Amino acid sequence: MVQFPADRLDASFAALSDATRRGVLERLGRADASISELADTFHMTLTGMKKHVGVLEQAGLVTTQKVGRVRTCTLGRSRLADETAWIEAYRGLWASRFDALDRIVEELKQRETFDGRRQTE
Amino acid sequence: MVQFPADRLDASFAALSDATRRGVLERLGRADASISELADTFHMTLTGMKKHVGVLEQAGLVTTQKVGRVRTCTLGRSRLADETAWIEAYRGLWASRFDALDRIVEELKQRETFDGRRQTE
DNA sequence: CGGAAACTGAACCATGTGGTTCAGTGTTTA
DNA sequence: TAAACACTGAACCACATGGTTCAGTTTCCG
Repeated sequence: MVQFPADRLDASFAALSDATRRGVLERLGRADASISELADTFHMTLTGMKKHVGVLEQAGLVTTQKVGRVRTCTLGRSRLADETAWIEAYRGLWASRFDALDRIVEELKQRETFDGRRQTE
Repeated sequence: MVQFPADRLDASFAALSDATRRGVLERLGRADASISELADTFHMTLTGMKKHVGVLEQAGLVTTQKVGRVRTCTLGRSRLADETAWIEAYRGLWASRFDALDRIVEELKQRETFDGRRQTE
């Protein structure tokens, strides 16, 4: 199995595990925004929002830049490639295991109908 | 944009944000295991591992069943479809934003070479 | 029956999280 | 220049997390 950088996965999955932060990403997908704009949108103090942005920034999901007195947030360079890859790898495992299970169930069902001629269920 | 169930996303991303838990999923992808087996594999107390399994179970990523004195853990029914879908949706956003940026950069570069005939960089 | 194995639950601990307020600092703008 | 604005940092709060130990309970095996 491919090796994934645990710390990065930790950080980005943790970042994604909060609805507000997912909302911020969604918002930044539409356009860049300042901290106060985001704070306003998500009904939160400036300080609170700054923390969220900090988490997203540390996970590489957003980058920020301060010009004058306003700090502008942009979607980061990360394209979540590793995260998708991880999930996909395990979706593969899932699938194969469940397919095997499905096949067994199917076989049992067949046998049952054949042996007992049941119509129930 | 499609609506995703926030609580489920919260739970599963949080579950995935821990390396031990990702390891457990990987392990269960190979074969079912008891709590003590997992605890042993990941060098942790039974009680500690039980907590991790509890988190994974609550996120729908594993299911467990107790027979006699041993509780066996299996990959859950979840195929992480929503989670992948969420990430993919935003990978789409990411891509389009960066593509736009790339196009601008490309255009600037062209213009620069054309105007100044630079070979540097 | 009696001990060991496998789990369970409560309690505890250090640390992190999501939020706040309050008191700044630096930047605009009237 | 003074007020307003945008952010920053420290401190605090309640609660969650990742781990432990300890004291059970249930189940298996000899």
